[in-house]
Amino acid sequence: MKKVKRTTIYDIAEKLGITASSVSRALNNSSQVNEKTKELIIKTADELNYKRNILASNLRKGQSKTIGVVIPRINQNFFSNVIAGIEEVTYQKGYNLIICQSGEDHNKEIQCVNTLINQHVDCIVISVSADSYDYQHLQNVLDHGIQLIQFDRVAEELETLKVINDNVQASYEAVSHLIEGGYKRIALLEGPQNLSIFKQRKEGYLKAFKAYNVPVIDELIVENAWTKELGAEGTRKLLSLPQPPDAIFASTSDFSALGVLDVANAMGIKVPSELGICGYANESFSEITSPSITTIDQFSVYMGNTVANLFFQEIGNNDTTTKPKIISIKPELIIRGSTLKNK
Amino acid sequence: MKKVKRTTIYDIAEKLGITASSVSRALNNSSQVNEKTKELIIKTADELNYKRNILASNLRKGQSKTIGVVIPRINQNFFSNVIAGIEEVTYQKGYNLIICQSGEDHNKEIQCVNTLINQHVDCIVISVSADSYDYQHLQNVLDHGIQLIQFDRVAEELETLKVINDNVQASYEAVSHLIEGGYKRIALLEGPQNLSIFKQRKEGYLKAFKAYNVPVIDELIVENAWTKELGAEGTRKLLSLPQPPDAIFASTSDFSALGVLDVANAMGIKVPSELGICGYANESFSEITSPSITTIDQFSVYMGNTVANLFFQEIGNNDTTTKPKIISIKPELIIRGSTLKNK
DNA sequence: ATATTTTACGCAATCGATTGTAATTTTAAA
DNA sequence: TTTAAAATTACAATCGATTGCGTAAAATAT
Repeated sequence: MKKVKRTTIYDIAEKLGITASSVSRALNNSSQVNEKTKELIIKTADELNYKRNILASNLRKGQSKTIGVVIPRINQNFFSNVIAGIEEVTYQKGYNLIICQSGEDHNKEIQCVNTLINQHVDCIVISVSADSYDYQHLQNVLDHGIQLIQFDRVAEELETLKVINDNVQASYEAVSHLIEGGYKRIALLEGPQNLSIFKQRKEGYLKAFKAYNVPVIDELIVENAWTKELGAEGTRKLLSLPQPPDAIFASTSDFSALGVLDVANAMGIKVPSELGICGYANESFSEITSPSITTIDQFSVYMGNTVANLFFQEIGNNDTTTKPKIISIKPELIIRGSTLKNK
Repeated sequence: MKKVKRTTIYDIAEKLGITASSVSRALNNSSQVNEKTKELIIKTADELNYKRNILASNLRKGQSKTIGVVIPRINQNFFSNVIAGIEEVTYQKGYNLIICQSGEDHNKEIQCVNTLINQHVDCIVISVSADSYDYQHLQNVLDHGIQLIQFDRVAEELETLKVINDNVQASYEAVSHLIEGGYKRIALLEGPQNLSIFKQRKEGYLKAFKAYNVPVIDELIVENAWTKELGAEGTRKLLSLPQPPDAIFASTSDFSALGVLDVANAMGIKVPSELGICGYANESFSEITSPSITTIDQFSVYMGNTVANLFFQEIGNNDTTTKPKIISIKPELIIRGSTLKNK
């Protein structure tokens, strides 16, 4: 790779016998420069294949036009969709994204955040890892005067901008659907309760029981069953109970629901007639299992759009007195074969 | 968001009554600065919550420590895995990733590339969009002295670093497997032939026919069938032929294979006994369809690792005479239920 | 034709970190 | 004790773009 000296505004200025400041103004379409020279400058810039050095520009302007995103894993449908949604909006505004993966590890998450602070990003967008136990690093972001937007998995106690799903409502609807479908003993596979999203999903589950006057059976609630393997394990336990459930709400993810389905198939238990299954997140595969899995769509791409728009809205707004906004997106229950007991 | 004046090396220097240059050297662990003052500086920097301004640093050093990635879509398993793989490596080296999506659109791809050149990224990693017809924009990258690495979908005529799969070999193995499994009339769903990967996959298909002395039947080759919908459409055509195929190699993707499976199911054609199906890319869902789909794993995360390592290898290497490297990764045939005719 | 307002451009400082060179201090050698 | 060598630290330029301020030139008004 040969070193190429890239053209700067000084090169353009010299060639035209003018000052760099005029060149800069012209390229920023300032009204302070004559239309004719402006044209000439732009033409010359083009000829010399000039590209503005964003580093210098941003250094001078004290911004980076960059947004940092910290997520557990990029290669997970939900997250890559959110990122796609963020990118859609930021790209048009000339902002860049820096993506970091925390790998569900609290320490790596701290590292990621620090890296981004180092980068002087204008905003950090984060969905905290399941492993997170304190939020000093997020407070640190705020202390550096960097905008912080949390989405989906949020630290509730921190007053920041948030874009979330209405998990309570979604769970409530899912469980109601099961109850109305004739399922009597509905189990819950729950996720780490330090994450508010999982707490809320449990809350929705309980709320539905209350609404329909169905008693909650503690032994049907399985903790920490949020991967395919853990979901399968939990299911084996549940199905070997003296009084096994006739439906399982895998509130953590479709992966977990898939684990349930696998176990049911392996044990020769018919879905949905003997066991109803409901997942969460509308992963692409949930549609193509047999039977297909009832799940909850979180509008992930839209969520990403919302996050980005929220940021641009905020930077246009200097009013520091406004309360941090929380935007809640209503998920949608997608009813599929795995919960249609009587059809 | 209140404006916070961030501490600079000058603040630290002033507080300690020394020069910024010493501070800079200390923080870069230069041997030119006394151990004691170095410690003191580091301690003070920490106290003042100092974070180096990467913009200034990189501007001065004439680099950006940033790698730009252009892919068709981030929310596609293969690509998000490659990115995850790239990130794994670059993160540790203190490099950042900027992700752009071309959306399979040639013009947006050009825009993305220009944005990245603007950003003065140190390297651009790209998998070209299906829609690409010329590569002037990529030549432009090279003209700017920016390292260019192509992966998977590459423009062969451009002499750049490349990380590819051995598509010919993989296809050859897949089709051989079908032939050996007793399938007689094997159809091919092929992708846009302007992309070399699809040409190569076709080549592998033909190669297998030759190797086993099986005549190629032109009407069993369906062009441009590279989405689920197009795959389904192609399948309907194939299955309504007077002499329909008894196996379909969806060389474009598992999505296409899924389309095949759907149509077969809808028409009551039994897979794998009446119709064998082989996909490509080992998407996560291919394992959970019924029957599960035989496919080809591309080691996508490893591919990402390889891309990143290649970059770091190259920047350590000033020898401009070396030929551009091409690294070929051997994909693996994953045999599953959809092609086990006689089991 | 002169005074006044606009317009257009130049000058120079600035953003924050890095680095070659010069100056100073410390250490070691004579 | 003097001197040479080595180790520290200071000074100042630099990376490239931006921008407040000042001034010359052009346009308008008197």
